[in-house]
Amino acid sequence: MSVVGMSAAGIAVPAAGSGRRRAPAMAREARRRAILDAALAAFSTHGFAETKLDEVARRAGVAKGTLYLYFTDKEALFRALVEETIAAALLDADALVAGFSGTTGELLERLMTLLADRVLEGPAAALVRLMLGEGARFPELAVFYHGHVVSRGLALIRQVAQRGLDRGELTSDLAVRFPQLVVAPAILAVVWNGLFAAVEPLDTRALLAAHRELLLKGLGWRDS
Amino acid sequence: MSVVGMSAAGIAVPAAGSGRRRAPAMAREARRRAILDAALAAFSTHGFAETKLDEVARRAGVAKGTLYLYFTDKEALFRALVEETIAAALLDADALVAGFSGTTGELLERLMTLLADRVLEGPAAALVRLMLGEGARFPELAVFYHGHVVSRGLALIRQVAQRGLDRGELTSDLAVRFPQLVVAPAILAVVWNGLFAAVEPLDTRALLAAHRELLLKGLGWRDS
Amino acid sequence: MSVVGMSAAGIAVPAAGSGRRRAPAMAREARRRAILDAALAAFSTHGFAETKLDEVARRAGVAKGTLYLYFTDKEALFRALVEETIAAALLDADALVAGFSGTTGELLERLMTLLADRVLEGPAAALVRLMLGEGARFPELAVFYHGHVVSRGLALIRQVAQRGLDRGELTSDLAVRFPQLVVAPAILAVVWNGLFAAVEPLDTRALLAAHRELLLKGLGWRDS
Amino acid sequence: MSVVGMSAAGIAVPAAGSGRRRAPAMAREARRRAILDAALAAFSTHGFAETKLDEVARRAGVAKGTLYLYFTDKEALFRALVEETIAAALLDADALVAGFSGTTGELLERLMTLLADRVLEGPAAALVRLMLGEGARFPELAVFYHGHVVSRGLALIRQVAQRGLDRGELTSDLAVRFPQLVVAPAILAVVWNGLFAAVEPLDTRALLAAHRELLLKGLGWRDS
DNA sequence: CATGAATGAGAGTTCATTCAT
DNA sequence: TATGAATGAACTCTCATTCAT
Repeated sequence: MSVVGMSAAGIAVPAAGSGRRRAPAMAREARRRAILDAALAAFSTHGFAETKLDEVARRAGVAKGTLYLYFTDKEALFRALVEETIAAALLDADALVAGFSGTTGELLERLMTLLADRVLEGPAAALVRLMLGEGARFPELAVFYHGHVVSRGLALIRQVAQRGLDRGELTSDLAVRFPQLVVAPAILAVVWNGLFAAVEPLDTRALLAAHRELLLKGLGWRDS
Repeated sequence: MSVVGMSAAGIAVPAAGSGRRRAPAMAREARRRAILDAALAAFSTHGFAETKLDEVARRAGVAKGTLYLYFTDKEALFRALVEETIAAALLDADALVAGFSGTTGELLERLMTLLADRVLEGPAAALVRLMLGEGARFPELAVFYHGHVVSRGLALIRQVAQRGLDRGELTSDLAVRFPQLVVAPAILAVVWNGLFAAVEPLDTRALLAAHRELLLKGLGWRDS
Repeated sequence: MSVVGMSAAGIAVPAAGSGRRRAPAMAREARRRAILDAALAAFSTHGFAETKLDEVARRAGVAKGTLYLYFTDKEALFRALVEETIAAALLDADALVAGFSGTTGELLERLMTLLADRVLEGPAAALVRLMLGEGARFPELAVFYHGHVVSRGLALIRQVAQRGLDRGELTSDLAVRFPQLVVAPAILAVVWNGLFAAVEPLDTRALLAAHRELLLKGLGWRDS
Repeated sequence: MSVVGMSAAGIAVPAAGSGRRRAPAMAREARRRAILDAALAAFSTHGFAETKLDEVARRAGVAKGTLYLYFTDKEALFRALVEETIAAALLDADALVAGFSGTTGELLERLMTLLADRVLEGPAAALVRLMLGEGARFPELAVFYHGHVVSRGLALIRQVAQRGLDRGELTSDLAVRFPQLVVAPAILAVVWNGLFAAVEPLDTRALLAAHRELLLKGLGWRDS
């Protein structure tokens, strides 16, 4: 499965015979994707510093030098990986919130499911973990991540919480003031499964369900 | 300030000029501590792989070779750092819970303050962050950490939650079943401040206060 | 300006549209020349080892792979450059000496002017400098250079010196025995301008004029 | 034979027991010298770019990493080589001129012998050749070389020439105006032997003797 | 015990050369 | 024939580890 391009967004296929003999145009993108996939696997297994580009190249099925045709250097590869992979992650959540008409309790459940499906499992989880682990050493990346993922995610939560207040479904504004509290268990779950999966696996969905229950009650839910 | 030895145990200073040149038995321990302190500073700044032993030695005020008189290799130093530093962290919490006689709500507040003071700030936070970042690459260390810190911490929470249930102060057993929910915001705070302190600092104490409010309400608190 | 083909030989331009797509037989030669020109520029700027074939290709306006259709490898390109470019340099000098009827002093002046115009300035100087710098690493090339340029040049000088003796214009046979003494300042000038042009430029022509004066006097010139 | 420290200048030996246990102090210098010697051999054989540090290390009898304890990088090694080796070269010439009391013709002969002995043969010749070959790619080095060697050398020549004029031994001031003419044959000899030693060796001393003869006559020598 | 110079395996990166299109 | 993406050998430089002093 490819990491990038999760949304079925049609990538503009270059018009046939556009240039001189530009046939590979698509192969180029596929190869780039293969490299990013390989990089994700390698980086999330070994971390940035311990990942050898030899391994990335091998996994991607290309020669080591080929990496440099697509990315300036190891760091650029890492950055591209984080930036391009994470981008699409929040789109569906945005869409979900925008078009939702049920109760805020239901909306919360749907969002948590989305979160669990799309972020807490699969390659995205590895990326989040990577970000958590290496972020301190890549300040710009942390800034990017904050701007493109974190702040947008928190804004979304605030929006949902405000919706609940507006509709009289919630009575506490805690989630508006501290949206982090809503995602905290998800972060914990990612971290937990990154560290202790082998020792004591955590049932992420059960945890999130319990969290939702706690949250609704804590926020003064009433089935208006 | 020394990282280890948080308990104020007075370390016997060896009588000056004990032997000919035999470094006083205890100087060994002091030096070991200096190395661990230096290692904590270095590792939490740069991560495991990017930390040069040259820097650790310099910070500790010893020669590079000396490190090897105290630790087998870089990894052993890292392991010792995590293991020895974290040990004392939970002792006070244990003591607090054992000897507490107030309401569970108050106990919870005291525990959170303790958490904030001792784990979310200062060197321990760096260690937790280090564990989060590098843990995946040190499975044994994760096992150790789980056994000595995580499971003990969660047991403590379960104990407090059960106490609340037993005393009729809480009506929900969610915290008994998912004690992780109680610490999740603390984890989030550590991670946040590790990544985004410069972009958007998080008021950890306010967050934890809000969390406590949410938690008590969510767990069906009543001032019996 | 093309480096090679200093003689104004008109090269027959092939009739347009000779075949189907067969690049006109002469376009090949033009392209080869373009590559050699590009190579001269690159090699004399960066030296052999530091010259990237990428740059040569770009300067020549061809693809990198195309270079290999014209030259076996980088070294062959370098060799061809030296060999083909230097060839024509001595022809005019030969002609000048052969057809000269004035005094040997005048001949010497004409030769020096020729030398200054054709060797000490322009692309040829770059080539000579290249030969001086890289020659030690290309022994065969040094042999070639010696055979085709150096020994012929020295022979020419000997011939002129002998002419002066025969005509009674000179009394010393030093220049016959050590013709190198005659060109030494030219070599120095090339080297000097290659190294110190920016620090302390050398007036090549003034130097050569002084050298001629010294030389004539030193060789016992008399205006027979 | 060691390249550096040609003059018997006593290198300050560190006072015994100066520091804590600083024994190697001298070994350090010896090792540095070994590396410089190895570097000279390697660089003058293969040129800068083609010289592998592996070879330098092997020749010097040290590990590759050791090179970096003495020199920042390859370029620094090259620079140090040129700068330190060339330094002492002109000292004796200075001394010779300062303390000479014979005729200028004799002085010239002595200087040429000195030149032949010290610069045109042995390791210094390799260095000069190296400078000629690589100088264009190391502009700062060329500036250094000009300032420390070339301009001082030319000044010395001017001084000798002026001495000749003052004493009435010479009548032409050509050598004062163009001191380069005096050394040109030496440069030529270095170049020649670097390129054509195998094809047609040049008798440097005979060449210089002839040059001296030419020079004296050309400069209007008279045995005042 | 302590030192820090020395070691050398290993990694990222470059670039001459190849070859499918 | 021309292309230029792909290759991978080879290089410089780093740094954990060792060991003579």
